Amino acid sequence: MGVKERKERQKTEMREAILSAALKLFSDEGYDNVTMRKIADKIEYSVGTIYLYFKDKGEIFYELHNRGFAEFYKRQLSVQRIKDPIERLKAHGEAYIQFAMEYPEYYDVMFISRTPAKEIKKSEHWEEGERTYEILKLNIKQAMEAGYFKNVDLDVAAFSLWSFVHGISALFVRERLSMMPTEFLKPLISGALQFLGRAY
Amino acid sequence: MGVKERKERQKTEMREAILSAALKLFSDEGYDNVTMRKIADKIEYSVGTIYLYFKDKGEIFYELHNRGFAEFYKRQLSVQRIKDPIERLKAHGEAYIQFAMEYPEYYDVMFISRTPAKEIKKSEHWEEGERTYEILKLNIKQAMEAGYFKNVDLDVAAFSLWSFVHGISALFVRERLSMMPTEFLKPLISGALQFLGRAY
DNA sequence: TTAGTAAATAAACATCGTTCAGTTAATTAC
DNA sequence: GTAATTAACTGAACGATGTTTATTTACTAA
Repeated sequence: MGVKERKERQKTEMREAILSAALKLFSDEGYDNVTMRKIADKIEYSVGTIYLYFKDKGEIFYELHNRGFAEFYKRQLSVQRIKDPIERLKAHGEAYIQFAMEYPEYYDVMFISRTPAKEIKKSEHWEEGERTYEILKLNIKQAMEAGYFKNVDLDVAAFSLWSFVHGISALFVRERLSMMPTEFLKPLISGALQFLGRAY
Repeated sequence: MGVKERKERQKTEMREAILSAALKLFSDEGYDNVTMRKIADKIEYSVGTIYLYFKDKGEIFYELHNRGFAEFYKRQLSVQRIKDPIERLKAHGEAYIQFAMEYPEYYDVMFISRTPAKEIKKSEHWEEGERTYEILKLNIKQAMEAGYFKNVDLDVAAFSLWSFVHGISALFVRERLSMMPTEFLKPLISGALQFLGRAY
C-alpha cells in the first residue's frame, strides 16, 4: 500500500537529517571546516550516502540559504500588523537582529558568507531578500507620511537602516564583539536602535 | 661585504612577493579557494619554498591581518587634526568606509573573515583595533562636550557608529549591494553618513 | 522463492596543506 | 683555486578533503 508514501517520507527524513546535521556543524565550525565525512558521521551513514540526496556540498549550503530566507521573511512580515509606523520600524529592526542572534548560522549564510559557486548570486531566492527590503522601504514611506524622515531620501533612509542592523548582526555573528561583556550586549543593542531613532 | 645585507634584503623581498601574491589571490578568490600551489605558481617558485618564509597558510593570513590594521590605524589617526568634533566624526566615518572600499581584501581579513586557528582571537594585534575604537570614543566624547549626543550613553554611541560604518563596509565587501547601481552607491553612502548625523 | 530495484557502502581519484629527504647554488675556509 | 659548509630550493610523499564508482546489502513485487 503506502510503500511509495513511506519511501517518500524516508527520503525527506534523510534530507532533513543531513540538513540539520550540516547546519549545526556549519554553525559550530564554519562552512569550510565541515567535511562531508563529519556530516556522514553525525547521521551515522557513510559519506557516499549524502550524495544520493544532494548533488554536492554546495547544494546543502544552498538549501540552508533558502530556508534561512524563508524563515527570515516570515518574521519580517509578522511585525507588519503593528499600526504606528515608528513602532513598526523599531520592531522591524529588532526582529532583524533577533533573527541574526537566534540563527547566526543562517544569517551568516544569507548575508555574510562568500557564496560557493555562482548559483546563489542571481538566484531566485535572493528575491526573498529584495522583498524584505521592499517591506522596509514601505514602512519608511509610511513613517514619512506620518511626518518622520523629513528631508531624507527614501533610498538613503532604507540603505542606512539596513546597514545599521546588518552592521550589528555581522559583528555579532562573526564574533567581533568579544570585548563587549555578554551582559552589556543586549542593552547596548537596544540602546543603539533607540539612538538611531533620533535620526528619524 | 654586504652579503648579509643583500641576503636580508632578498629574504624580505621574497616575503613581500608571497604576501602580495597571496593578498591578490585572497581578494579575488577568497581565503579557502587559494591554494599554496596557486601562490607558488604566481611567484614562480615551488610549493615548499613558501614554507621557508612562512610557517603555514595561516601565518600568511595573520601577517596580512596585521598590515591591514596598521594601515587602518594610520588613516584613522590622520583625521584627528580636524578641529571641529562633528566634522572630525564625519571624516572618521568616511575614512573608515574608504579604507574598506579601497582595500576590501584587508577589510575582509580584519573584520569579516573567520579567523583561521585561534592565534588572532586574543592576539596582540587586535589591540590596534581596540585603539581605533578608543579614538572613536574620544571623538564622540569631545562632540558631547560641544553639545552633541545629548542624553546618549557614550558606549551606545560608539557602538552605534561603529556598527553603522561596518554594516556599509561589510555589505560592500561581501557584495550584497549588487542590486544597487554602482553610480548610485557613492551618493547613497555619503547620504547615509549624513542621515546618521541627524542623530548626533 | 526468486528476480529486480532501490539504498548504502567502501574503495578509489584528484587535490588540498604540509613535511622532508635530497638537489642545487652560494658562501666561506683553507 | 678547490674543498667544505651553509643556505635556498625542489619535488615526491603523507594524511585529509570533496566527489565518483563498482559492489554489496536490503527491500519489494511476482
